[in-house]
Amino acid sequence: MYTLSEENYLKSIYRLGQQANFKITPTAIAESLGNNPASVVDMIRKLTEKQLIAYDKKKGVELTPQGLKDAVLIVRRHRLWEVFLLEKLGYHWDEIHDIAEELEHINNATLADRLDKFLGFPEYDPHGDPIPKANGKVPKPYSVTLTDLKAGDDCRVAAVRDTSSSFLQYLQKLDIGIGTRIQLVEKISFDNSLVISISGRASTTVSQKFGENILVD
Amino acid sequence: MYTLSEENYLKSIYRLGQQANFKITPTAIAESLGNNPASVVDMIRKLTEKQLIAYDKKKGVELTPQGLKDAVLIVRRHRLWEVFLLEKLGYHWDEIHDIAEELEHINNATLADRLDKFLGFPEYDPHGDPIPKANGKVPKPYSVTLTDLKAGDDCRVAAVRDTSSSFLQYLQKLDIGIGTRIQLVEKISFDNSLVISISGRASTTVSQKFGENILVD
DNA sequence: TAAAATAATTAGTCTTATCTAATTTTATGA
DNA sequence: TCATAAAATTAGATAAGACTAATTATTTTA
Repeated sequence: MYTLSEENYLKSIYRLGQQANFKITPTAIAESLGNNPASVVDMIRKLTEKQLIAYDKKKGVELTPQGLKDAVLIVRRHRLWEVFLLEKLGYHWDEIHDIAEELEHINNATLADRLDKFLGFPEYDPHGDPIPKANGKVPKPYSVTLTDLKAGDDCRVAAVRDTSSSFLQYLQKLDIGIGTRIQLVEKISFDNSLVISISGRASTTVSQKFGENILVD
Repeated sequence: MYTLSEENYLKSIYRLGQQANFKITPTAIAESLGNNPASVVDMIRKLTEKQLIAYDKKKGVELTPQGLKDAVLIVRRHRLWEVFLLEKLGYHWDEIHDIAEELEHINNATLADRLDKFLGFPEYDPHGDPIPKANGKVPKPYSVTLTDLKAGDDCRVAAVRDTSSSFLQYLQKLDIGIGTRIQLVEKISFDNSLVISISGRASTTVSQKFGENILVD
């Protein structure tokens, strides 16, 4: 249906569009894909011709209804495969993204739906991101972070914002995963550091930046 | 590691090499991949430079030890995914090949081995072809066909030779799958047709060509 | 064995997706 | 508002992998 490149652009544009009030410029797309703005301009032309996106210098790039539909399906496949890799094949959090990045492009009429069923129709992927449903509906993403809590509050880790290897490995070191219980012991007002207790164990201190990247229930 | 195209050539050369006493010519490769001999000549040059194949006008194309190793790994991935698609996702026999054709190219260091373990280290794929082991060893392929049996003999379907959609769909219609018990009731000497009883049911007659494509235990 | 058929190869073209370098447009800030 | 910086765009190049058409080798077969 689409080339690998086209799919990657669609997905990238979709992802950038998730950030509220963010103007999707050629440069932004180039950065997110790690390539040259000149290449992006070419692809913007191509995807515009195919009516998958609309580009307005003022408003930036936007997905058309068709482009959105297709992008959501790619994201659906990506996230379902992530669940599979983690739950069924025993991969770690920080290993699954790159593999899913390849698996997501396999487009068989019923593959995603069968995989979905096989996995028990999960609502969120291992990074806590919502998995779009077969009909294109996207479950509500988590929005409360550790930094939004008050001292004494208890929560459960639902997802992470940052999905870089370094962050995920840090989480692993702290023994934090999806579902881990965390209590906010204290907020240090000086630099907004957070003193937390992970799974009821002795307190640890983490940075504000860390807290902003942990989404909780 | 390799491009999609390179992998497809390696696999195709490996497959052609499975047929005993078969000279692997540019034309044969072109036919098996459905493309132009001129393109094949280009790729032969490229793969020869990379020392994955050796080409001699007299002997045709041969895989080098390295080329063989890589080809076997691709075949391993292909067949493991076929098992997954059939057993875990509930696809039919005749649907899995094309999807596995895409999945086989995903090359993560431990993916095939994890999948292998997840599937319980199967020895044969749903078409009955042996699944190469992680160390590159290939289990012995089945070799006895329905036509090799004598009237009265009982057997179990182990694999099929032909994997075309039309044949697989015919099998489906006859309710024959891997493991199905078949009894050879009679051999018609006139045209070598076979009268068989499938899973103990009333007899059916099938052609010699059909029988030659059913491998049995 | 010579002619005809088939196969292999070369030469040149095309498409996709990328790049660099140069230019034009837009935004920013003194 | 005008100079400078940043962003967007154009032009032209490149690489991979495919193609067609033309040519050269090799087989067949009469």
